[in-house]
Amino acid sequence: MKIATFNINGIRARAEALPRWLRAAEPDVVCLQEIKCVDEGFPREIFEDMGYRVETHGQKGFNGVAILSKHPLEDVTRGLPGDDGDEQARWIEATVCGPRVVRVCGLYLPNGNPAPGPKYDYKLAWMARMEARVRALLTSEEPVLFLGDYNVIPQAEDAAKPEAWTEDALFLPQSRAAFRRILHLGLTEAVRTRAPRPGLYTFWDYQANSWERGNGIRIDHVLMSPQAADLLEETGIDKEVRAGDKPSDHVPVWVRLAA
DNA sequence: ATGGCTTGGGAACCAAGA
Repeated sequence: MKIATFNINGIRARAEALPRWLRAAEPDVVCLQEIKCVDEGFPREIFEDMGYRVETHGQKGFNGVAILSKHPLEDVTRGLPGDDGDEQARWIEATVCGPRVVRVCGLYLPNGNPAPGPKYDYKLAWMARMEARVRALLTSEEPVLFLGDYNVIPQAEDAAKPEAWTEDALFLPQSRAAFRRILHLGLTEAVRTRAPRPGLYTFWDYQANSWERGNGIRIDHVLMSPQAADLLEETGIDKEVRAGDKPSDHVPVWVRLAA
C-alpha cells in the first residue's frame, strides 16, 4: 500500500498536474496540503472519477487539507485538538481500511515567519498541540502515519544552503527541537531512515530559479508509529514533478507499506 | 534582497508563502 503527501499549493491551480502525477504514481492514499478552497469548492469529481474517495477540511483562500483514498475511509476527524479558537484548517485524520488498517494524519504545519512574532508563537504552540495528539494516538499501538508539510528543515543537510536559513522559522533551533520532541516520542522518519543522505529536497521556491539551481529544502515528511514503521518497505521523493507543467513548489513524498 | 514567483481574492493590488 502506497501512501503519499503532497503540498499542491492550490487545488484548482493543480487540476492538471495532480491527476497527471496520480496516474503515474498510483498511490493508494494521498494527503494534500494547501488546497486553498472551502469544502464545496474542491473539484472532487476529478478524483472520484479516478477511483478516489475524497475527504476535505477546507478554508477560504488559505491553508486547507484533504485526503484522497482508493480504500474506504472511516472515522474522519478535522482539526488539531487543543485550541477550540483555532480557525486554520491544517489537520485531518482518517482510518484507511485497505490491505492494512492504518490511521493517517495529514498535516500542514504553520510556516511561522517572521520569527520572533505572533506567527512564530502560533507555530510553536501548534507543534506542542501536535505533540500531545501524537502522544495520544501512540497509545493505540496501531499503525499510525503523520504525513505532511512540516515547514521544518530538520538538519543542515536538508537544505542546499543551510546558511541562508539560520534566522528562518523553518530552521530555528526552537523549531527543530520541537520537531525532535515529536519524533522522539517514538516515531520513525521514513526518508531519513531508508535514504539517509544529503541532497534530498521536497521544496524549491518559485523565485530566483531555485529549481534550476538545485536550491531546495526538505520540509515534507512522513513520520510513523512503531507499528507502521514495522511495515515500511520503501520510500520516495518524486522530484521530477517539480519540472512538469505548472508545478507546485513542493513535490510528493511517499512510503510503501507491506501489503 | 527590504523576496526576484505563484496563488486566491476579487476586481487594482494585496497577503501569504518559505
